[in-house]
Order: sequence, then C-alpha cells, then structure tokens
Amino acid sequence: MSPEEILIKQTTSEVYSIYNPHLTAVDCIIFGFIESELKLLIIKRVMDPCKGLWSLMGGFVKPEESLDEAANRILYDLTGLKDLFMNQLHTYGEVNRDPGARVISTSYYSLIKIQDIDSDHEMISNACWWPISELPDLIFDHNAMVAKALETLRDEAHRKPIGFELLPPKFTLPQLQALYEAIYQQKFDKRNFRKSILKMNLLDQLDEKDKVNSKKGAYLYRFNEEKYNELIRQGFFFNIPI
Amino acid sequence: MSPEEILIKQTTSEVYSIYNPHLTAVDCIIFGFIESELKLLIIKRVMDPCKGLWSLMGGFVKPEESLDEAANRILYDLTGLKDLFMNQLHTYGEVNRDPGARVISTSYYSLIKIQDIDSDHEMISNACWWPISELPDLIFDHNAMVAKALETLRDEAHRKPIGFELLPPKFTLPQLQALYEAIYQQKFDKRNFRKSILKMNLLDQLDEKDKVNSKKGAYLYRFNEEKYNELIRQGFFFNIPI
DNA sequence: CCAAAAGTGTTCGCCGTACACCCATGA
DNA sequence: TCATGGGTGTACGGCGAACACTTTTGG
Repeated sequence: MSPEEILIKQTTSEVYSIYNPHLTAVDCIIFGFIESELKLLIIKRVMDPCKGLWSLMGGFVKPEESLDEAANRILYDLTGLKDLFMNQLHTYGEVNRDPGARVISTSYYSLIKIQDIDSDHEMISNACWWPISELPDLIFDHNAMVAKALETLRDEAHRKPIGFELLPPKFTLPQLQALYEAIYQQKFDKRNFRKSILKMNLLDQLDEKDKVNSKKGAYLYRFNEEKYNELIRQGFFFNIPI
Repeated sequence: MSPEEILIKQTTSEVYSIYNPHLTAVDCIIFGFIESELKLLIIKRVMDPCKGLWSLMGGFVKPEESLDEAANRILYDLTGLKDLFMNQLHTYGEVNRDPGARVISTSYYSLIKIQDIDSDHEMISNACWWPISELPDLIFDHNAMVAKALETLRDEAHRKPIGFELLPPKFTLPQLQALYEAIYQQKFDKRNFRKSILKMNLLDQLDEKDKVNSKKGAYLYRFNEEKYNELIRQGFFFNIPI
C-alpha cells in the first residue's frame, strides 16, 4: 500500500466508522431437472433460529471474499460442484427479515445438472430436491426469493441458452421440450418446438439414440457453444417462442 | 417481543456473533430526460476517499431502515422527490471496491421527471446532469453500475411502460419517440413508432397541442394507467418493437 | 402385431419493416 | 409563401400458431 493509500485509509476509516455495519449473507436458489420436473434443492436448517425448518442453502460472507465468491463457496460446500451457472438475483434488506439478527442477504440462483452431484458428498445428505410446484414453507423470506428466481428463470430461459445447464451434455429433443414445459408449466407443440430449436442451428445431432423412453429411440444432441458464441458476435439472439 | 423470541434472539446473537459484519451502502443511478437527451444525475463527492471526484449519489444503510428505504431516503435527500420509480439492480461486493473500507453496496436505478425537481433544493447544487453518452470517470465501480443500469433500462423500456416516468404527464408523440431514440441510441420510423404505440390503446389524446417545437403543433397525450392495469389483468403485454 | 414414443410439412394470419407525401402555421 | 416539424397508409415477407399422420421397435 502506498503512503497515499495508507493516508486515505486512515482518514476514511474514521469517516466511515460512524456508520453501523450489518451481517451480510448469501442464499442460493438451486434448480435441477429430473424426472421431467423442475426441482429446488433445500436443506434442513442446522442452526437457530428456525433450526430444523426448511431453508435455502446460505451462509455469511467472509471478510476476505467477495459476494460472488461467497455464493460459489456455499454452493460448493453443498454440492461439491464448481464453476456452475450462477447469477446474482436480488438483495433482501428488510430490517426484521431474520429474527436472529439484522442480516442483509443476497440471493443467487444456479442451474445444475443433477447427474453431476457426487451423492456421497457430505452436506447433500441434509438436503432434498423438491418439485417447485409443491414447495414447503421455507424460513424467513426464502419463499419470496424462490418466487423471484422462478420469475427470472422464466424470463431468461427463452431468450438465453441457459436451459442446457440443467441437462446432461447429450440430451434428446423430447427431453429438452420436457424441460421447457417444466419451466413454463405448459405444453408446447412438438413440431413447432423442434422447428424453433433446430432453426437456430445450435444443436449438433449425434449418431447415438437414447432408448430409455421409447422403443424407437430418440436422437441425442449436443449444444454447440462455439457456434453460439460465433452467432452472438454476428448479432444473433437466442429465442424460443413461448 | 415474546419470551420465545427473546430466547431465540439470545441464542442466535451468540451463534451469529462469530461472523463479521460489513458496512452496507446504497448507490442511486438517476436517469432524466431533457433536451432530447438521456442524462444521469451525479455529484461531486463530499467525503474521503476520492473527495471532489464524480460519484453516484449514495449513502450507508442505517440500522432502522430497509435497503429500499435507504435508497428512497438518499434519493429524497438529493432531489426532494418521493415515491419515484425505483428498482434495485445489483449488489457489488468485491473486497476492495472501496479503498476506504470494505463496503458492500447495492445499486438502485430510478427514472425521474426533471421538471419536478425543486431547483432550490439543498443538495442539488452539488449535482449535475450529464448526457449518458459522455460520462466522466466515476469513483470505484460506479461506471460499471451505470453500465448495468443502462442495460437494464434498455431491456425494460420496450417491454414495460417505464418510459413515461421520464416525461411530464402530458407529452407529444414526437417527444416520446425522441425519448426512445435517446434510450436506444437509434432512429425509429415515425409511422411505425406511432402505429405500435397507438395500437396498444394506452394513450389518451388530449385536445391541446404543444407548439414549442413547431408551428403546426403536436397533440398532447396522457398515459392511461387504469387502461394499462386492466389490460395487464387480461394477459396483455406492453411492447414496442426495437 | 400392437402400443408407445419419435419424427415430419403445410397453411394462414398477423406483425414488423420499409417507404413518401400532404398538412398546418408562424414568421 | 415558404420553411419546419406533424401527421398519415400500403405492400411485402417472415414468423408464430394450429394442426394429423407415419415410422420404429421391443414386448
């Protein structure tokens, strides 16, 4: 630190010190897709207040980490996964939102491939995937956080290729359609759906078929991220009409 | 507070007390529209660090107020205006974003009718409206905050009727078009623009004309919020093709 | 051979886009 | 009367929406 910076630091910690600091936390809204349903990962809270009640996975921000780092750490602690799709959503700052103390909490939402989770991972045993359509009561304002996350997911999934974050690298078109139907809670026409997806030229059809759901089998596809980035550079916009 | 709540409070302040609190702030990105230009209200910072440099209007969150309340208070202190359009945008939590201390700051953006400002208001004399196309360097990460706010404004202005927040209650269609052209930094076809706006049936044409900009005069219109709410209830979506 | 899921084309109407001329009026 | 900004209509192409039958194959 340069002498000037030290000077500033001293001057200003005095100035800033008349203000009250607040506990600062992060809560993670974790979506997964399995059995044709959109699910949310929640845990039984292990500390008071509200110990034993359902809660989002959260934690306090440490002095040496940024908000984003805190969110990633918390997600990693729960799932053992790194470098996931993760976006900051909203910061909740009502004075009494947490009965234990004044805590200002920032929510993040992430989309994960359930298949990637190491089920031996420590904390995951306290956790549970719930269908979003039948969530239990969560502590504090966590239900509101989830509602906002869902709203955002619905706002984004048809304008950005984020749905693929919820599927394995190889997937079938019926699977992809089921995902969108789960997100938007409505049925889509098979032909129109395939047309609008394939028209974008972002999926590479593989030679393999997935015969889990039918005798005929459905072709596997892979999302081509290079093509996507190239198209974006040319002013293209991802779009699935909803 | 009930006995149980006190008990919880005691138990949990112990639990929570092992975590470090952080200074928590709010910064306001304030847009206005005047002289056919989109402008941003910024101030000369009055405290160290970076005293005298250009900055967004901001302040620390007080123990007894929510984040939203803090943002509204700060906007009120600067402009003397209440109940403005104001949305939370993003929370900035990099460890060293503020050289004075670790401060986690939440940005809010608001749209105001410049005409409403009481120019005698105390703090406004330190402030200045800058065209967004030629902003100076701002302190900390404030330029990034503005960039994100602009992105959000552009994302929302053609899908929600928020543009009207920047205009006086009575406005002409050429004015409205100039606003959209300022937001999106591109020209639109007069006929198509009028068609897409009027088709929605949200504007009431008045009998008055505004002759400020032409000899012929342009009809004044008023945004009809009741009609809008009614249409929304019926599943309507505001839309101006961009 | 049959049940169950995968895959495939066409038609229609609307909306987004491009485009050029007349109108009203104060100076 | 003329310069200036305000106001108006039409034609075309593409996209979203609706819609039904054939194909494959394991059991």
